Amino acid sequence: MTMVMIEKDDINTSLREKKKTETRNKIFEVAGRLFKEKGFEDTTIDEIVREAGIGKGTFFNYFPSKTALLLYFAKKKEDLTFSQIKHEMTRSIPTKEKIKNTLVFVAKTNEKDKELTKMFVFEYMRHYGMSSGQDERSSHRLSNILYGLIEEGVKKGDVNSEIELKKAADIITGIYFHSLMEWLWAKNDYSFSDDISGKIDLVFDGIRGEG
Amino acid sequence: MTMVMIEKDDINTSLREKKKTETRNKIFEVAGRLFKEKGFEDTTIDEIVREAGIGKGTFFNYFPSKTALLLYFAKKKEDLTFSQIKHEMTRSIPTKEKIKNTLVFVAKTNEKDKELTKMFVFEYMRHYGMSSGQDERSSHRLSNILYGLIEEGVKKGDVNSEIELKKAADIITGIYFHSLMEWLWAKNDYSFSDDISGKIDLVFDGIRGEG
DNA sequence: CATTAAATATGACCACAGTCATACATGACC
DNA sequence: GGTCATGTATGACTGTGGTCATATTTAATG
Repeated sequence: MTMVMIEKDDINTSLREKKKTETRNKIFEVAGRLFKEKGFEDTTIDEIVREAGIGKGTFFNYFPSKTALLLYFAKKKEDLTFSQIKHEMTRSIPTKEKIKNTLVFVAKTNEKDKELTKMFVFEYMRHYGMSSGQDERSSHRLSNILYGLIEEGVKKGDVNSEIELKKAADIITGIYFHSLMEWLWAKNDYSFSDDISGKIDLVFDGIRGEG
Repeated sequence: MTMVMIEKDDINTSLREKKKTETRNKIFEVAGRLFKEKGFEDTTIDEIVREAGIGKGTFFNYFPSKTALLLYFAKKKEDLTFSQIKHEMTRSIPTKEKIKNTLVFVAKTNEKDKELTKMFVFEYMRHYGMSSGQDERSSHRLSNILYGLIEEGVKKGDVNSEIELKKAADIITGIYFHSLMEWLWAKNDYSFSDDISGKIDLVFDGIRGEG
């Protein structure tokens, strides 16, 4: 996946709009390249604006902060991932498998570029809590999808109808993100998707013993 | 709970050691007060050293970064919490209740000072991933405690002996931290300890339906 | 084309975390 | 007490993210 995504190649726009789009794309292009080359922390805004041929103040006309720029990249990637998930949802398989497939798919997306994911997750965490609450958190997006799957599972009968749907979706979401972070910063390497897969089994069957 | 904790009131120390302890305590005293008064972000190091009557460089002889200072406060509080938990562990009650009690206790500790917890968790997250890996993550501490409880539960027979202990402990830890973050930054207020309690029930019984 | 208002661009500037060469204080040894 | 090695203190300095008053560009109006 490339981090650079050119957008809005509008035809019917004023000179102003055209220049704005051009500048915006130039920032994406340069920042995307530099982030990939040297990482987020080691890329300075001064560098970005120098290579993009714009003034420093201009950068902040387009993005409120350096972090916001990275989060924009992250959101684009996330949008792509979630849109791909939608397809999977229509297949007729047991709920557990559906949930597993969904999470394994997202996990594999992350596994494809561990460093990039680390960068995104790290900056996402930094940003977390500062946000004015208006931008949807990706944990909520995942939780909502899971909610839908579990709800469907209750109707089909392969999910216990006694449970609170929101709690269940929340639990799985929590397991997912915690596992992701453990995997990202683990000393030894292992398969994140396998790990998450095993955990879904566990949470479906429960921990309780027979005794 | 006060954020200031004076320590090492050694008797048999050299003048050097005495001065060091004095300076260290002065930093704790001033920083603790300022963090409480105006929050972590809005307290500058210049302010701390000015009020503490030391040079700026001196601060960095004692703490490698501003964040390290806050994490030190956090660790102290965490140590206290975990040491209190140890007592609970010896009581003879079902494993599920033991786990529930443990998490509810930690949750209640957090509930007592939401703003302080938010500050700690937020800076902890910022720091996460940067850490050279040598400082034990509090998620690992919790996970280890849960591991012990689950292991004991298997022996007693009230935990399914088929499960992987580490996975189970990990799952509960993940649920805990995700729930904590959701609670900390939720728009509406609710009981975090009740929330976590209900989730433990769910994860013990499993999500699966009868069908 | 001239005038004007609004959008956009800009870089000097600021605040703040963190560094480092230098100065100073302490205590060990004579 | 005098000398010296080593531990500690210091603040001028640096790097970087972000701001803001001002300049420039665009386009609407007559």
